[in-house]
Amino acid sequence: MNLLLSVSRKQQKEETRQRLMDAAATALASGRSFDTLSLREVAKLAGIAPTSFYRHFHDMEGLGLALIEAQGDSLLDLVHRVREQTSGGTSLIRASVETLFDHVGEHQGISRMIQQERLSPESAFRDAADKLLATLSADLTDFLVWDAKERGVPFSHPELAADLTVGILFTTGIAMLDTPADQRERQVEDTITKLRMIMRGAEAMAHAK
Amino acid sequence: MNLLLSVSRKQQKEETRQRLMDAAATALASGRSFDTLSLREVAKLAGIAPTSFYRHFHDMEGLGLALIEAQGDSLLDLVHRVREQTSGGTSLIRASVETLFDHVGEHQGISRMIQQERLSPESAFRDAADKLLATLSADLTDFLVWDAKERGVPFSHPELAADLTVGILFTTGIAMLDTPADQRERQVEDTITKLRMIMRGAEAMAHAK
DNA sequence: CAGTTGTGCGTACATGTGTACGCTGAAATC
DNA sequence: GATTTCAGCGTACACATGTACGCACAACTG
Repeated sequence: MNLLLSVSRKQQKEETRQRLMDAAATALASGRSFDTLSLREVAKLAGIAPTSFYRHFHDMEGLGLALIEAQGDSLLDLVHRVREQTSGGTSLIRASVETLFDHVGEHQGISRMIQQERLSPESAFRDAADKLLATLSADLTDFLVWDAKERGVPFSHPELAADLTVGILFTTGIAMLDTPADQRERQVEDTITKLRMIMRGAEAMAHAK
Repeated sequence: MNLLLSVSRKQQKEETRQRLMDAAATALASGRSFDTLSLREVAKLAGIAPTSFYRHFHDMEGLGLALIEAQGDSLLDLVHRVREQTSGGTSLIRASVETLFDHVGEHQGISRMIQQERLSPESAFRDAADKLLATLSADLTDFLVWDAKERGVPFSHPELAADLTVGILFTTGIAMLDTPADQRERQVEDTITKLRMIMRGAEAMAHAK
């Protein structure tokens, strides 16, 4: 088996698979909800015959799960990069808000889908979306604990504060996509204030038990 | 025009209209998202012919808007009733959480729909849902301001605190619908802690500007 | 009581859906 | 070079969908 040459076919397949995912993402970005996307429609957008879809995914559900998973990877990366390139205390909040809002803007469709599916009843999508956000939240919890210790400040219920933060960031990030530009700055500032409020609260609760 | 006798026909029509709305609500409650509901399906559930649907709504969108509006009315009522029958300070948080969670539980379908539509791009649904939550939030803002003055406690950014509160209540209320019973109590307590955290933060921010 | 109004129905049609089946042709393997 | 593998296609079918059209027949009106 020649690995170098065998690439070509697998590569081609990978490309079509990616085209399917891109097609779905595009449709989602234009405001459609995932479960109104039809297999035929996505296939047409990707430039393949409807029946060829099955060579890549067993289902539309399969496609959806692939989308969520891909988004998860890209998100964890992003979050870590923000942490590294930002130093001390409060400016981190601002940096996180702005970076995450950008990211949501560039992946409107999938971001929206993930948030919407999180509200759906028990389903594979719901589970995948929950898991994604839980990962981010756990990651942020660790950071909050570390940061509080670093600054010598007591901090109560870091998991809950992290949970709130992640939820707010995504929800408002998505809501902001259709906000007229002249109101955005205000909305960003409000979001930052909200996050500060939470952090302050967590510290206050630690002081006076 | 005889008002007394003319009731019968209007009444009948009102009943069918209500049956349509109930049918949609039932379908939504079983986990379907609104835009996967078909006109035919809803009509069948309501026990009328597909074409008769048009006698009551111009569209599925019309039905959806009616659902959201109806929910808005019932919600404002509920919130006010909670306030009246609850006295002083902290217990109000607990009462609000529990009552609203109950309400969401009894109106799963529409509650879910409203939250999901709030994330959709500009549309009639989105607008209606936003407006509903904004009303609740404004109402809660007034109360927070009044309550803070009452207790002689300074309170920073009450609108933002109200916004956070409303968002959290609905989001977790819906997420909790599919939570196994043995984890619910925990989740309720967590939600209460989150809300306390926010209130504490708002107070802390007012103290040290 | 004659006339109007309007809810509800059945039929019909064009269009979109998921997917089973079998073929093709080029890439991969031996 | 002969053989196998497999991504992609076209055809076909049994549905579901929105909605136009016109009729029925009870409730309402004057």
